[in-house]
Amino acid sequence: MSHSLSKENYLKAIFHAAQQSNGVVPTTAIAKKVGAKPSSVTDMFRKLSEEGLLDYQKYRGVSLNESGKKAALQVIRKHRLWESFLVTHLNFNWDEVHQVAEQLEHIQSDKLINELDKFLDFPTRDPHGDPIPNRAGYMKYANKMLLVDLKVAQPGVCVGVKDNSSEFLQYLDKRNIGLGTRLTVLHHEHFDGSLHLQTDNSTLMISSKIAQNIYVNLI
Amino acid sequence: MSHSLSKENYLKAIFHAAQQSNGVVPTTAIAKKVGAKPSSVTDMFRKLSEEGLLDYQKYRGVSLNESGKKAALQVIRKHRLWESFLVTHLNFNWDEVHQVAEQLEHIQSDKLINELDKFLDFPTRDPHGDPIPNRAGYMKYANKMLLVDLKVAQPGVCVGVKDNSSEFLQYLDKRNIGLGTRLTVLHHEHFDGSLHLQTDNSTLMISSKIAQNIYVNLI
DNA sequence: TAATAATTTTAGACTTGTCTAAAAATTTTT
DNA sequence: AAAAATTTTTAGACAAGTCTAAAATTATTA
Repeated sequence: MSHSLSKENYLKAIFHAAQQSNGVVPTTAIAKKVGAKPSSVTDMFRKLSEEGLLDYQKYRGVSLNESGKKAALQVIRKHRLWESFLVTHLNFNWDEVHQVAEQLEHIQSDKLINELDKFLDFPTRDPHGDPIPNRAGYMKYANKMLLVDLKVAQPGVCVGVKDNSSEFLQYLDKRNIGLGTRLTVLHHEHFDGSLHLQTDNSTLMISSKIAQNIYVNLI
Repeated sequence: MSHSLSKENYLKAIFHAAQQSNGVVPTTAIAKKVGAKPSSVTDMFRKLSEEGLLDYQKYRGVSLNESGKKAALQVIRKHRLWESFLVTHLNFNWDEVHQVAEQLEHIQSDKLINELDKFLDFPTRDPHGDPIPNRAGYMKYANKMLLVDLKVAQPGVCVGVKDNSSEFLQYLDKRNIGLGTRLTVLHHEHFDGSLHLQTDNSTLMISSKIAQNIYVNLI
């Protein structure tokens, strides 16, 4: 019931790719995600298929079956719980967690991950606003919205970002926008789409492009 | 500057073996520790030697040089900090931590381990009473003593165990003896060497054999 | 729809870390 | 100190995961 580090990375990559492409995923998409050549990906598809984790037809791409989905969700659960821990208890910034969580997600211990979950008080969102699957692999797909779509005077709280690049996350840190920051749109500038925002302790202006990459929930 | 999981395990094993055998360690000793055949160990000795981590002369065994010692101490530091975390924050028992810490010790991130150290408030002993190297690799070798050598009426505090087997650790859990438990010897039974002990909230009797496997510090 | 382009797969090779079996060196015994 | 036993090393092989180069398939375009 336990998979190699490499296989776990493939499962996770396929899961994420499947969410955009409605289930079936081509070889090259995974090659890009896992940083391997397409020929290597083909080999792995065959192996995972033989292990009963995904459906694979030559030249047609793959899709995760129930076992595969379950396995992928466990890896994602671990990744997101560790990211949460790093940010809330070890002073990591948004943009620093990913590389370390990529390693921690492969630690094999049910007790470890369930105790970590409890220690964090069963969080439902990671520091990027993405939902954390519970023990059973269930997660609520967030009904978060983009800041750019928030109505004037409707208060919202930042729950994550769309763009995960270091540049963007560092930009937000500098502006003191983080997970849980309350934001209210004061004014929509029609000319260029920029927004005037009220945060807890100040007002600021951000471009439309920035606002298209910040997720908020209504409060 | 970063070594593979397998190499880290060899370095750690050599470090520990060297402490008993005064520096130079034979092939078979390591084979037993890492669970590999002697021929595999020879191969790895050659590799680590080429990487400048240890001194190796055919048929003569190996010893860690300064680089090797430093690398081994970093792995030991990580192992012991993770063990501490598991026990103090994630409700792991003494006997459950080892297997998980064996995995966690290979995570590569300076920030992670130094923040964990800070989070735990820079502990100097792990849950087995062994010293934790600091960032620089320095650790104070414990001047702990065995419970069996504690004088009558001299209060001590449990700082660790000599025997790390699950059976023994579970036995102690059942008797409510753990890290930090205060113990005073009320009486030494001459006939069989057994001890009558006073703990915080009760008295109990343990055999000489048990007392030979519990480390205490004077308080 | 035939030619061209792009994607995917196969075939064969390489690396890391391991193994077995046999050879070499060292240690112990007599 | 020679014979026997033990330890260590060498030689060759294997599994996992990757690669390159070439072949096969599918998609695109003219």
